[in-house]
Amino acid sequence: MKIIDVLTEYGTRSLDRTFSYVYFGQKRIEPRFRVKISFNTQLLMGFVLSVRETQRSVKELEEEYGYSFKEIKEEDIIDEEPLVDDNMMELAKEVADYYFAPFIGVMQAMLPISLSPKLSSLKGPKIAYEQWVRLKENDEKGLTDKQIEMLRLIAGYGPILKKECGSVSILKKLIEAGRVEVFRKEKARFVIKPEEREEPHEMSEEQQKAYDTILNSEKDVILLEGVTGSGKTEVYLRLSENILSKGKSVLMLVPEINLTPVMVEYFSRRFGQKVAILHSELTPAERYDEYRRIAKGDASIVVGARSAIFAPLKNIGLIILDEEHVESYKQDNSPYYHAREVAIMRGKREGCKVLLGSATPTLESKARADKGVYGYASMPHRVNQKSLPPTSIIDLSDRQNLTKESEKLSLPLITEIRSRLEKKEQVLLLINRRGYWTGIECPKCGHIFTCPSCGGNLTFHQEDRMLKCHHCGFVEQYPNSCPDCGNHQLRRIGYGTERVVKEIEDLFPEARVARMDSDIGKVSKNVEKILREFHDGKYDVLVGTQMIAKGHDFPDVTLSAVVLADIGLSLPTYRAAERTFQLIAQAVGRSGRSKKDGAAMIQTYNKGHYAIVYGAKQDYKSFYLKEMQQRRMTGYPPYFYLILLEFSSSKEEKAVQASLDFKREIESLDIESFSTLGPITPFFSMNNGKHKRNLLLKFKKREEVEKPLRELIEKFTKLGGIDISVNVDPLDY
DNA sequence: TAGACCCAATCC
DNA sequence: GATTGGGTCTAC
Repeated sequence: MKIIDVLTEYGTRSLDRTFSYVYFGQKRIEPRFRVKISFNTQLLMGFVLSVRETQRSVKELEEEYGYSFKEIKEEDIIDEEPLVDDNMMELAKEVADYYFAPFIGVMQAMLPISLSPKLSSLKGPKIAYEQWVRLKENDEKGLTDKQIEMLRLIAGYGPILKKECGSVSILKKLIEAGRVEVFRKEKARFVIKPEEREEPHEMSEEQQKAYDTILNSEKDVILLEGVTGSGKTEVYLRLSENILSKGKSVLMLVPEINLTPVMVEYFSRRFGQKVAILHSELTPAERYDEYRRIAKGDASIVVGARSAIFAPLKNIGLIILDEEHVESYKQDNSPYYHAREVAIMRGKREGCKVLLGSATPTLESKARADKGVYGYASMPHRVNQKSLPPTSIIDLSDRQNLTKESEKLSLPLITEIRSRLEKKEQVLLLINRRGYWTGIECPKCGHIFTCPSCGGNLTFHQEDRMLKCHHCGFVEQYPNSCPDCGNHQLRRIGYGTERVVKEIEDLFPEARVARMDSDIGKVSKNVEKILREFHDGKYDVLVGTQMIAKGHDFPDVTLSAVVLADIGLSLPTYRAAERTFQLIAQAVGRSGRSKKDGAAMIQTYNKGHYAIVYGAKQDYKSFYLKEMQQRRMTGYPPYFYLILLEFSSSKEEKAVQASLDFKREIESLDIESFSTLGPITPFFSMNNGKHKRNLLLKFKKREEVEKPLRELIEKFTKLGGIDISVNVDPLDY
């Protein structure tokens, strides 16, 4: 008899421990298998952590342990092979520890849904098989002409699909005659279109130098700082080549694949079928197939978004994170992992280097490179030797810059757009907000249209005349009048992409305008289509959110502008300045990439803000120094670590009380350089019936916080009626 | 006195 | 995370 210790599929703190079952069967059962378990009164998926052989009877065991054992039957065993290998198991453990997350939750985040340890995985796609026919004996003696025809077909083309053979009865005869046989083969649902193979480009001196520095570095993690257009991709490709030639594999992470199809294209052109792709746009079946292909060792390069850091790739020689500063690398629900940190953990386990690439590195990474914790390579020049375009800052608070023509677009910007359009060049306008008006209120009674489910502001979308909540997805019809007082004259505040498009259409009726934001991006084909059409010159102006600022190369764009740079600055997060700087830097980097000279413009009400001043100058170094100073003064990363605790309860008093008690208790421990901020009532203070309070922990020494924090979380969770969610290294606040 | 509602305990 | 069972409240 065996004792089976399992975790349940529930990723909650109180259940982050094993439960034991007994097993009498013969069928193989091992750690890391999924098994169906009866848990309390329900049927759940369990994940086996250990299997213990015992000579004793159930009765003896129950007496010793003081609880009864339920049985796992042979038919409850789901897997025939462990879901993950030892390495991945330990990585999951490390991630769970670092992020204070339940282990099973990490496991579920690592695996595609059909392999995830939860009951619903059984409804996910299975391995798809196809019937193939192959030659057994190439002997035409005694066969009819029809049969010979088929035999020759099979002999000539090697194994072919059964359904392509033709007549089923003839095939049957051939099988009976022992000439051919049928076999099953896993069907791949996802096929990367065979791109034209492309040979490596000559590297510039600068690229070569960066390449050598990275390969020869003794550090485990290396930061590659390269301005937009400096040719980081070619360096990635060359490094990958080098790693592959040593018989190792490469894990390449990109922010979001649908925004960076270019990177995928480059890799599949250079490396063909060795490339596997993992991203959110794949169907569950496709994702599963790619996952299996990687696990079987059929791919030696994986290109993928955040969760691809858990790809079952073996023998990794290099992990690359392109655009390491992009915030989508951080998962925004539990477990709140950051792919960069996981990459570093995994790199250490695999004994391989981790390369972080960016034009505007996060302060965290840059600071570590400065201190010599990370290696460092830089590419400060564009490949085409063109300098970055001249950039002007336009002060929106100066009324002289605004005319009756437009309230959103300044006179200098309009003039510049006009001149670009006359020259048949393209214009890129960035506004980091979707929708038409970003707020509606009643001037008579002061009613503000807010989201009933989360309290956020509702944005008006002209396209479908709906009010939408950008936080939780709530949608309602635009009412035309105030629900409180019936007033019809509603005041519209703020504006987004849709409104800017309208403005351009009014000012330049002859211009062809396209819009690109995540409303349009909901249909992923649209993204690719619009970007391609813009690239091919089917539009003159592209208005969009940050989505359009990443990674694309539009050779005919000679003017790029940030319509309102202040949006990011007003966000309540310590990263506001950094985000604004990045946005501006990206915008400027989009302009004048080919032969024609480009220009960039930044419209703002804060013309003196350092993020805007340095952003316009593309002066990363100065921005970095200034922002580091700010962070040190205000006590934020990279000088301090942050952990955000969210207390939620159906009872508001409980959430308040727990957060206050927690603050008092953890502060009473007198940990060195430790402070708490809060409890704060978050902006979205209620979500599906739960009241929330946040507590931010700031500290310098992780080692000293870890243990007491863990104990306190456990203690408070046991109290009941309260749920604590832990976000380590949050990007907001 | 049945039914509604709430809360804490339990899960092997 | 979901269910349960016991306690208290409530309406007739």
